[in-house]
Amino acid sequence: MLQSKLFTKTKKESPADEVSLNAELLIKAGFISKELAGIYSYLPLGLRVIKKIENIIREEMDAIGGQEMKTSILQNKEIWEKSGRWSDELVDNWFKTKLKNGGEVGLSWTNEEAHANILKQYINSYKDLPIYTYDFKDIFRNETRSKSGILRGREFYWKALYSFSKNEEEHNIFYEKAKQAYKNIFARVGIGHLTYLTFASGGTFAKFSHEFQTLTGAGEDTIYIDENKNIAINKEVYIDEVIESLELKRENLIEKKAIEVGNIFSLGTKYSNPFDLKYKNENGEDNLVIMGSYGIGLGRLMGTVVETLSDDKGIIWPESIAPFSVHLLSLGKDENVIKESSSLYEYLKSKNIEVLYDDREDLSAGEKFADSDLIGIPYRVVVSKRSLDFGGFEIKKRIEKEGKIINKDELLTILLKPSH
RNA sequence: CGGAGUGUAGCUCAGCUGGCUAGAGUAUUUGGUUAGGAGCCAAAGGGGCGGAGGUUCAAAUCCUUCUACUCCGACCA
Repeated sequence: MLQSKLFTKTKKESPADEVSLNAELLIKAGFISKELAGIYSYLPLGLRVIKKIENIIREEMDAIGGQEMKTSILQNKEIWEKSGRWSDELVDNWFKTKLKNGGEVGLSWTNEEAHANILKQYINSYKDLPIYTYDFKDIFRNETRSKSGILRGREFYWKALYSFSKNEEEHNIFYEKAKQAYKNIFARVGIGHLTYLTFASGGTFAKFSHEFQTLTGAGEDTIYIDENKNIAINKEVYIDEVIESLELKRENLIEKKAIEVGNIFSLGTKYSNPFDLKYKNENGEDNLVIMGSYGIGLGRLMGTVVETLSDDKGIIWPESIAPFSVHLLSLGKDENVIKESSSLYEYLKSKNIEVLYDDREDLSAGEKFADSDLIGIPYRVVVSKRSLDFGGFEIKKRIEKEGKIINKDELLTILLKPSH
């Protein structure tokens, strides 16, 4: 894409009403726009990142048998009354609104009811199970106080998968697969090294739930990590009994701040019971379906990447989720420079390399460099009189300090290599 | 929800013990210059001070109220 046509511009000043690093950088670089506290719009650059993340999650969910669908945002009150979660006394973060004919609807704040209610129409026999359904969806929570930029929003985009299994054994097998899929996701978006499988309270039906906690000072959770075993315990269950049951030792656990980027949860019959979600087994007997839930907030994940991987000049996107792979900068008005950079741009485009081409005229080199660092695209290629005089193109990774000038063949070898 | 603070130009802010035509930087437009880290020179356009009400000869400056945002805490995950 031509940067001269990109309607967003970088800002020099930090927004006054943001303190969190993720929101500050994402707004300055033109990825998101703030509407209200905890409510952000995604601009072209930001949406590209969200879509990359979405595709990674989709691949991992499909790989373990997930079936994608899209449940409605406006939710039927009666369904939530069945599960007992309509009442404002019990759930204080509902957004609710009225229908013209007097009925009342709520805006989805979670998805168990929607999935369970749909699946009730289709689950009859043991032959129908297991089923794994998921969707990407905008979720609404009427938080009394939003904070931390896109880490905790009133409106956010998430993926939720629900598993419907015949029994505990079948559930547990899938649960472990989901755990691995989640590890894959966080590794692929570039924060695997900072993300710990964390034991948290499990509710009625399981001893633990599992959170994926990414270490960052911007996090709201306190966890205790064992760096050798690569697992952690959430403060909420940090007691001797739990530590011992996980065969950990208190002296090996380090207290850290972290943000919960995903969680997986065994639900047992908590929702199949109120929805009377049953199947007939081989003997014709009714059994309740065993459920599990598996969630990831995409905006939060994007914000976490920014929080953990940026530097003082801007964002550093991992290649897997960067809005573009290559940031091509042409410096100066020299005809030959413009010709070389434009032809390189066209060539890379023809090879399906995602390039942001800074073709803007009248901008100083310094401005282009500063913009490039702020936006954080993994590879920066500079075409200038100087680079051409020295034999070609300068290439520099965003994570590197110094670039090097190489010829076109060498450049293409680097840029056209398969990214995985 | 409790406590504290802040809303003035697209953005970041100054002005606020009331008083000339409301300012700066930045961004934008125009002209020139420069060309490897947000460069330099000059000019122009742009707001009536979050909304409503009030006090006053006079309100961005004082009062009331509403609203939005930020921070701390509670809540949530």
